[in-house]
Amino acid sequence: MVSENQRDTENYPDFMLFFRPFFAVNRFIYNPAALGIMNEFRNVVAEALSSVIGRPAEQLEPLISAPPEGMGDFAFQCFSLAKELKKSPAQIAGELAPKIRHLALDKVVASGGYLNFFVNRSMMAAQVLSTVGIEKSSYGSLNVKGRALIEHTSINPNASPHVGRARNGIIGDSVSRMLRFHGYDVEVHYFVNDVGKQVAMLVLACRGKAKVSFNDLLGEYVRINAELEGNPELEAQVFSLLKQLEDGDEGVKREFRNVVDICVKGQSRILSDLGMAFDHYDYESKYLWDKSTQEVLQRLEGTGRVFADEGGRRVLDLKGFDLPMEPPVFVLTRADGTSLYGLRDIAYNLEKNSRAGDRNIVVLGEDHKLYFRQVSAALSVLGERSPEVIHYSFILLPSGKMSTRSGNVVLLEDFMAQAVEKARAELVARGKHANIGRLSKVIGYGALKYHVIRVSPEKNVLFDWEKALSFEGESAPYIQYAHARICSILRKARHGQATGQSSPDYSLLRSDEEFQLVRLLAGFPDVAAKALLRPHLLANYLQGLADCFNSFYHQCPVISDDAHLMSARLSLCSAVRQVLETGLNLLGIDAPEEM
RNA sequence: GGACCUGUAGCCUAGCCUGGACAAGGCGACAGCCUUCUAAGCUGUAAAUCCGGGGUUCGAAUCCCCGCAGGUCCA
Repeated sequence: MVSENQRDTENYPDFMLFFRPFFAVNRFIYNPAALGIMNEFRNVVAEALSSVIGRPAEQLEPLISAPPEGMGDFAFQCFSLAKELKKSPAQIAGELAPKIRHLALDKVVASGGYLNFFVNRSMMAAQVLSTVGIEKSSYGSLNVKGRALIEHTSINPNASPHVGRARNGIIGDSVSRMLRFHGYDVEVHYFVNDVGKQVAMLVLACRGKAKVSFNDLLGEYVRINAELEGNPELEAQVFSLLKQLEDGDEGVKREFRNVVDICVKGQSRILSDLGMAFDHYDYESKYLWDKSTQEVLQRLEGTGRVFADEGGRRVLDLKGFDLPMEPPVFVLTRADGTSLYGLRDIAYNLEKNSRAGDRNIVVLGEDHKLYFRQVSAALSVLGERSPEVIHYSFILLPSGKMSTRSGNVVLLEDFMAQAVEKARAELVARGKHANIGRLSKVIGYGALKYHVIRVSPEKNVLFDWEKALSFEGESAPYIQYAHARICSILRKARHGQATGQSSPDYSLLRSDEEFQLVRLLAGFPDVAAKALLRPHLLANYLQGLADCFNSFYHQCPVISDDAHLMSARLSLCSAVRQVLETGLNLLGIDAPEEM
């Protein structure tokens, strides 16, 4: 939806007034960035359709598509109208074509059941490029004014995170950035599961060790997991340790806090090196000792849906919630009345709800799908809102799924180090020496994040070192490279001559490559809006934009003696650069000016 | 036993929500392009029963049903 705040139109050049009727049709507030230029054509078509069908244009939302190469710039399909109008699609297209007239359209051609539009390229270029020029880094923003809360990553504090876990953070961090870009005040939360069995095991494993460092934890964790196999005594020790913790034994609390701190510090150091920032670390233990779980339990009891099962545990009846489990329930407490994870999580969700404004988002692995639906159902029993959830599937190794417990992992740290190392080697091979430390991180981390984020989250990823470290083709370095090339052109151009004359003559941008770029730039606001909770769409778009720029780069020299052409192409380059930078940043990837 | 997700050239992926004109990229393979703005690049060629089978539709990779395979969870 379009936000209420109206853009200041004074900065927009006069010719853009031509476009205003487009918007008037749809009663939208003039806001090209939010609407996407495609909407203009939608509205023109709607007007024409209206006269043929006899329904008001406002009710019509024709779908505009892209025709095959050379057939036109935009297209409208008349097939679905055939039944309603009792005419053949070709006939309808023939009737519609002459009715569609607009300054921004050079030509409308009926072709079979299709209507193909040839837009006035210079007018479209003018609008798109000047809009990007004016809006700069906010081009594409929905400009909502709102508050949002997102919880992501929330890795168990047991060891150095593996690449699979990182998928959560990479997606979550990108979504945080998108939220901020679109105008939300964002709070980023990280839930620390610091009172589970796994932490108890780790505490036990570290007992008696003189000094435990973050890097020792994985080894200790794997060791104790192995020892625990078929060792009921050790397992009993783990549970008694947990019991002591829950009873509030100060010494045990300190032990837990100690190990958890080492872990959280280590994890957040890695994540922050990757550029991920969190505003709040929320500890589960807080809900172990405070009264909130008791309050939640009371509220739930008040609904009459809580009963004691045969073991004496308090259980929430979720009948009627269409949960794929039989019977649909949610276990809240142990027999002794102490809270279980689920109850504490409900309490946590209530707290998040109280802080979240317009959006409340959580990123969870696919293993939490059913669990999340249980929590949602419980929240709905309480009349509370559930978060919007993004689920992602696991990253697999050729040897099976990653598991910290068994040590079958690729550590995020190792992936980071390898990526940086490779980037450094590439830079050295290219004779780059300035800023090489910073640049190899920008490129290496970019490649890492892009590799993970470009795949739709519901898909498993098979981790493969060679593919993960590819800096060619569909990769962040490819996109960064296009950006760096543009920067290089802009630098050279600035050097060569004074800028800042009258606005460029956009009619000089006539080639297909140039128009494709304009068209892609025009589509960015749509993509940015759709990608808010689906960042892989943006990753994909950027690849396409970089692709298109590279074709342009080889086809159309920018710096030349023709000052007018150069000026037009520079403004195109500058807009592409802006969108590449904005887009990469939204994925948590830096856009270097040279590489 | 039940539920959800995934299955697209040798390999990896986009498209599926909102059905439409020859299924789009990348890797790998092959053939070209650096005396012009960065070759992490560009151009071209070969390569696809869109997992299988039914159905809906003028039209299905896309929607529905039944299977198969992988992932996940529940019992």
